[in-house]
Amino acid sequence: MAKRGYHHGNLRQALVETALKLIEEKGPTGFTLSEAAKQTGVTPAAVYRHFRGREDLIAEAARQGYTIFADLIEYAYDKEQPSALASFEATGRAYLAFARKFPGHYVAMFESGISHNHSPELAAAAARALGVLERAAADLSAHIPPDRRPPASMVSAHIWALSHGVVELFSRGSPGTKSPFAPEDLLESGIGIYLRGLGLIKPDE
Amino acid sequence: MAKRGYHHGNLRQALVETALKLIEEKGPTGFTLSEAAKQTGVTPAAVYRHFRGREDLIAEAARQGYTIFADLIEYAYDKEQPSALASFEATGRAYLAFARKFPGHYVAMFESGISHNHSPELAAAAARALGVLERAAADLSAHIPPDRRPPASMVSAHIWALSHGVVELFSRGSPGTKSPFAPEDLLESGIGIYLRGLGLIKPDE
DNA sequence: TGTACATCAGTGAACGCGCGTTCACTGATGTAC
DNA sequence: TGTACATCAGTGAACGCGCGTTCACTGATGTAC
Repeated sequence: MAKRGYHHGNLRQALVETALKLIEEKGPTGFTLSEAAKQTGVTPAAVYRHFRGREDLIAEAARQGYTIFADLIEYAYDKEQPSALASFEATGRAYLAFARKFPGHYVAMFESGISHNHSPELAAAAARALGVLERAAADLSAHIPPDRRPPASMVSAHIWALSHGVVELFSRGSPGTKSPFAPEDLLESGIGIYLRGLGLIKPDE
Repeated sequence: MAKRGYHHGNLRQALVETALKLIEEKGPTGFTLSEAAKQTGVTPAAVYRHFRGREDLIAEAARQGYTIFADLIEYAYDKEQPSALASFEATGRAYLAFARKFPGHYVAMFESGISHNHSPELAAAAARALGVLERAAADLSAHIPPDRRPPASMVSAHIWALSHGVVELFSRGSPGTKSPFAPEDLLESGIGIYLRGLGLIKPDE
């Protein structure tokens, strides 16, 4: 119990965490400033000591999400170095692991409608995360003969889109979409086929 | 001007169309029953003559979306028969074309949080659309040697996820995500690489 | 063709609600002497 | 160590707003005779 400082101790972070919990439970729409304040045990007005308003609170949640996300995929990437292929695959797995483990952050980042340009801090955190993805793709592309090598940013866009699609359609219980496959298997097999298509995995497994 | 019938003529459909316009402009959150009614030139209470409430109106918009969607991809699929490969690729292109041409429907279907089980009609329309995707994938799978053939439903899930991811991340102006590639090119190149990975396109283009 | 009646799409007023935000304030905490 | 003061995190009441939904109604349309 870090109840030092002024009255609450660390209301700012407590609010972010309540917001994440609410976003996770009810989606970005279901989240309200008032309820976040109430569940943190504080008056709605207290929020304004720490955030400019509702949007600002969501943006901070998203920023923290991008930071965790970047750390995770960077770690996954580094751990498998110097193999470009293993690093790339680990990055994909880390993407899904993040979405599963930090659903509130994920929604705040991608479904809350918040713009990356809400604040310089958010933009920077997002840019760092995307930078890791692009680096992994660039490493990988270097192993493809230049004449049949797609741009690295295209490869990273493909994988990002595939990952995001798997999360949105099959990972969250979203609309009513069921698949007989676990999201992890779906993503892994999809990336496998894709890498084979790039000529980075031999045709015979 | 089909102003026959009672007072308005066809208020039910007019409300659906206003709702779609609002959803397209402001997202599923920005849409309100009251504003849809007002913009249709009618009292909010009038909506309840035709829909059980707000959710029911969105569900009808989604249902119409799935119907259009199914028609479009079915047509694209049929047109390229009997080539399984061409049919499959046309289906992917039709997916993106639908998302671009009917953004309101797309959002109502995939981002409104509406469940496919809201009504039997919605469930049926959605099932038909997904059926076309699965059929295209099954046709295609038949051309792969059985011992290295992934399940058709997995192939269709991959393509659906990739398509959805491209739409969400790169097609709508969403968070701040920019890509140097047009969504169409991104999807087409992604599917191309994927099909090559399945051994359905020769390695040398 | 004309009249009396039934139907029912849309009205208008009202409701209770929770929202985001503001404001002057209070009182616990930290600090200077 | 003790006291006087400054700071500022959080309070509590209030605001205006638009929401979704309800209700008894009205009056245009369709229909039976």
